[in-house]
Amino acid sequence: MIHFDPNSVKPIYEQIVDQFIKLIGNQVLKPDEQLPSVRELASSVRINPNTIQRAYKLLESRNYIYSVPGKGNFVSPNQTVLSAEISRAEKRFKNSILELKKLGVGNSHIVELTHMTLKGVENHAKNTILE
Amino acid sequence: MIHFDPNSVKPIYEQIVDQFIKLIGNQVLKPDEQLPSVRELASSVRINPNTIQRAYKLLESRNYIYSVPGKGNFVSPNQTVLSAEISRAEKRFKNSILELKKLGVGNSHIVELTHMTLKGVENHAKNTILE
DNA sequence: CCACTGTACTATCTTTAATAGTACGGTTAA
DNA sequence: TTAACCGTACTATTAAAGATAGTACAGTGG
Repeated sequence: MIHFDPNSVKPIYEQIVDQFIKLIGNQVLKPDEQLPSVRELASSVRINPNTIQRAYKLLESRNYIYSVPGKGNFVSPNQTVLSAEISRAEKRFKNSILELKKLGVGNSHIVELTHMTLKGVENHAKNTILE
Repeated sequence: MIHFDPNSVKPIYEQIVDQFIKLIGNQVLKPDEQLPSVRELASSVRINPNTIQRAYKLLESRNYIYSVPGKGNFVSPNQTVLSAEISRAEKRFKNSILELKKLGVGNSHIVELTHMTLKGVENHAKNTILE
């Protein structure tokens, strides 16, 4: 189920995180389903439990899973996962707008740029500096 | 003119980069003006020339300055600096839109979010500037 | 109580980042 | 051409951060 490449440039715990994110995203792991325990998964892939724990901790901090001490780790409700991702993405989006404004890019250009990007238009070779 | 704190968490070359960005942004250093040479600045702040070179290299990669081997480092033309910054910001902006789309956020919501954010900026400005 | 669960803390090892030292190549003017 | 500037490339050393492991402690439920 879970595997990793010890020779990868990517740290093991990240490889594990990536796989769980996919499994959760594809609903292979369903909301409130229990994940393998830290030790169980650790021994099945022959790695230190702490590395698994680190992966789980990261997944929890991103709201993919929630943990109940003494019981186990569980997949978060669907809405939780999505809304957490979206709110992070929205925050980045807002920040990028503020950045543009700070650089003197006019509102109309920002709106235009938004529409172009949504349409998938790549060529926007217009004057970006003047409003 | 240039200074740094060796005990800062921020690496020295970054501290130097930050200062030059400000000086260039404020037009204290004007387009095509020559920067102190790597060795000159290094000895004046008592640091290794290579650290200064690294700062200059970074400034060059971001188009704040351009270098002419054998001659020196010079402030880039104004438009170059601005447009480079803007194009980087635009790229981040576009990526953040694509991220939102990937998460299933609808176009109309993205447009709305854009307007809200732009509005928020204006409101803030109006509150701080007496009108 | 026992066998599970997660968690916190520290230690070690590896990798990366930051800085320094040295040597090389271009430019300019005498 | 030579001397005194300039940037640049390369390698070595040191400092900091990151990844993993080992061990011990705490909650849960039969």
